[in-house]
Amino acid sequence: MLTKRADFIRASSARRFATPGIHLQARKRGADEVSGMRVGFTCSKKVGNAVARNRAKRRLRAVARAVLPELGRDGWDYVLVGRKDITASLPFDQLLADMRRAVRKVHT
RNA sequence: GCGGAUGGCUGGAUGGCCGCUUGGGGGCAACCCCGGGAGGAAAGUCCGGACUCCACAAAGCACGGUGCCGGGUAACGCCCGGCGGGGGCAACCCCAGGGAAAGCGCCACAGAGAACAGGUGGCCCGGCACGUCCGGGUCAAAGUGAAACGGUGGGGUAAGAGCCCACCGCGCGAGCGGCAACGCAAGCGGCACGGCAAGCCCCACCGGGAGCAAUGCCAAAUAGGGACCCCGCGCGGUGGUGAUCCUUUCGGGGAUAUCAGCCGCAGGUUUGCUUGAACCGGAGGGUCCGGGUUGGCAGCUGGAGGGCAUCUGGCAACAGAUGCUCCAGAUGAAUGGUCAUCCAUCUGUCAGCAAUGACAGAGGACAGAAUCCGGCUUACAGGCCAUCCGCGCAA
Repeated sequence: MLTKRADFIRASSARRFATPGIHLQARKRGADEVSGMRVGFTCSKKVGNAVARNRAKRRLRAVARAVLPELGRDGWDYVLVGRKDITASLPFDQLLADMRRAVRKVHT
């Protein structure tokens, strides 16, 4: 789990890919940093009020849990960014498809 | 049945699969088992408290708040009951509701005139320079305005006028009722005293400041910086507290060392000297500022506790007693993700006179705890209950 603001900023300035439901930002960490896969979630106030932000974040968490164990790579940071209305309302299957597409795209 | 008024409740349900967090238990460990896990507003952060730290003799001033009366409460700007005023046929609702003879200020526009006097017009009397005149008395009609010299009728008069009278209004009000706000009111007064205090103000009462990012403990790491003060430091004097010793006529006197205070003198360098000025000495202590880190644990959920039931006191708010129950503790922040069925809701099509039924689709009010309570305010799809009022119908 990512917790430091600096990690988020570094990830956002690295590789990124946008789909209707998800913005994905990712970064391959340097060899001197900690190992393992890390993931973080961002839902700014643009997404909506507290209820809308929490719901978007929880769906992003569910998507990450479903996709990253099969497609994610060791030594990478992934940041999932929620979008207004769409992240909370898109059918779950499409959200999963978006995530898979985004992860593959970001690795190449 | 229709239309209202008031108070309260609810805020989708069930199941499958995959997860999160917390308490307890087990296990060397991976992990496993059992239990708990958002709201009525968790919201706005507007009041009041608990709690923590800082400050503090008291009082006064200043500043801020509150503002009919009584009660409730830990407290409140909250709640309950009452009073007064206003609205409604009514149930009921609304009120920033102390003081305007303490003082200052304001009262726009309109209007002759806005607070105390003045005079647009009318009426009457007098004057002669007979006029669109002057002086005096007087009305409060028209018109303006949120507000205009009490109203109506009669008497009276030069014309008039509370000048006088009746009724109404207004003011004062003995007395009576009420804990009080206030109410009732004999009688008196010919009427004087306009409004605004959410303009200043006066009066009464209340109020230290900051907040859980409070505060305490532990660990790590950077810097080792700046400013001010003390000390470094001795000698002399002064006067004082206590200690020890000696002495005493018991009041006291003397000696010794020590300690805090005050006063004076006292170091070095620079310029030939003096005065003077400037500068310097460094191991330590204190205060403040700056820089860095912003981790872990405690605070942290048991509290004026909540909920349910019964009883007692009270019109009520509420208080008391007994029994049962325990009800979130996250920290990039858990309390969920997804699928299916049902439940209401809406839309479309079809069938039917209609109630309604079938199929398809949409979509589930406001909204997410962050130290904890009591309130207020604001948001809220739909549904349900109770009491009351008006109208209609029936008996």
